[in-house]
Amino acid sequence: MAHPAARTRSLREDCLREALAIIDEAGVEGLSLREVARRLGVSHQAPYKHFPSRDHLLAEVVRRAFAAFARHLDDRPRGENPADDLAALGRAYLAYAREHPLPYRLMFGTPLPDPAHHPEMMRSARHAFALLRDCLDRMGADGSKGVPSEATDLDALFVWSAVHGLASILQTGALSTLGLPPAVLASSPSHTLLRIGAALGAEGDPGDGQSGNDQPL
Amino acid sequence: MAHPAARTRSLREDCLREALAIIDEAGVEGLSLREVARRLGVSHQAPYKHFPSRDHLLAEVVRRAFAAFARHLDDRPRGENPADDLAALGRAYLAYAREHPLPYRLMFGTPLPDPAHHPEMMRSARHAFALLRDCLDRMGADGSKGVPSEATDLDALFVWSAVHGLASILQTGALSTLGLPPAVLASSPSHTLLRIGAALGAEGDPGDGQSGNDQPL
DNA sequence: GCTGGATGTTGACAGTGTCAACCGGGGCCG
DNA sequence: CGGCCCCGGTTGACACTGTCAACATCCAGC
Repeated sequence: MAHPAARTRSLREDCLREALAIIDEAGVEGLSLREVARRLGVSHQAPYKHFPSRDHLLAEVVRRAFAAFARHLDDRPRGENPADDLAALGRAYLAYAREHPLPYRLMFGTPLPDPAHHPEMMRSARHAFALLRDCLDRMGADGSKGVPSEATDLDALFVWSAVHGLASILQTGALSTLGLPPAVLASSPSHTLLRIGAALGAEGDPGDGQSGNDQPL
Repeated sequence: MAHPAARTRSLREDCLREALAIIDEAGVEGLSLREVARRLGVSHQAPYKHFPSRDHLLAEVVRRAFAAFARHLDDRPRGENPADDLAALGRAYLAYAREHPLPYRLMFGTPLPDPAHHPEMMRSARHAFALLRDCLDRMGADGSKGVPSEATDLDALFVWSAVHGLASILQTGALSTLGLPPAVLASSPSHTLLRIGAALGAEGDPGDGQSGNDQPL
């Protein structure tokens, strides 16, 4: 198989791999098509045969990051009841951020190409959010199942805000400039998940009187 | 250049003002010292007499954004009791993000120059965080006042995560790609603050001996 | 065999940050 | 007063970037 196709595809894949390596070493800012080409030993225009522009290359890298992220969330150990499952989702989210800082920062911590121009980029992102919404929907398992209500959307947004906010704060190194002790840093994920659980379990909305459910995360 | 020396002293300020305008129009990526110089009608090297590098100019712009932000939080209407004050702080935070999207995005939504190289940049950021910590410290007004404990740090981090996460999500336009209804968008800030209050109010003291918590992600 | 499209190459152009050299003028000091 | 030097400004260069255009292959399908 002197695969014509295999060869052609290889440069495209090589570009993506090399791009990730460059971003790892030099940050998104350091990514340049010419550097990619140089490292791969091809001419500075070769990558243009596979990506219309630098942003298209970056968008594809990001798209794959989102896809891998969504897959990671999909593959989480499912919790028994909805509350446990939400906790599992939160742990999976933070674990991914911790174990794959590079793709995570790519998704949430760097300036992305305009999503309007790269629609495919956010497909998996939407899927990941849907996971969260479904999980919350099952949690408030009253009549309105199947159709995520506005209340569910709001809670999903809240949970996502808290988890995403923590993950991004932990990553930007903002903490080092804030001078927080390492112990705080270490236990902040579990503490945040605990607080989220409290927020969702404690109160309730006026309608559902089942206040007994305060399973901590 | 026929202009006398009257203006010369203000070139530094002019650069900063013009830089902000450029960032407003073209984003941080569009900021270039040459463009600043061009707009001000000076040579492309003139700004270098006031800023050692492009990043130093950007760092100063960001520093002022943080300073204005901290000032805005300082000037918030103080709440009666600590809980109300926390809510006021949250509202002030989100209001600033909404009313001054440009500086806000500058602080939290764009790649900043390495804080290690620009220490002054984060000074006001630390001050803003201290405000939050103090507020929470007064809230859990048991004996340990004055010395923010680890628990206070953790809660401060949680609150900041949630608020910052929401603000940044609202700004990046990630929501538009998620297809959430506008009504959800509109009420998300107040809902998030509500949930935060619930999380903190639900249980004052979880008897948390969980400082040695090391594997919980 | 010829054609055509995918792939890769070289060459150019405008734009960027930044270093180096030069230069006018005003304050300071001998 | 004369000389000096530094401050703020200038011009000129260099290396780097993305991207357009034209040219060279090679392989598939008619």
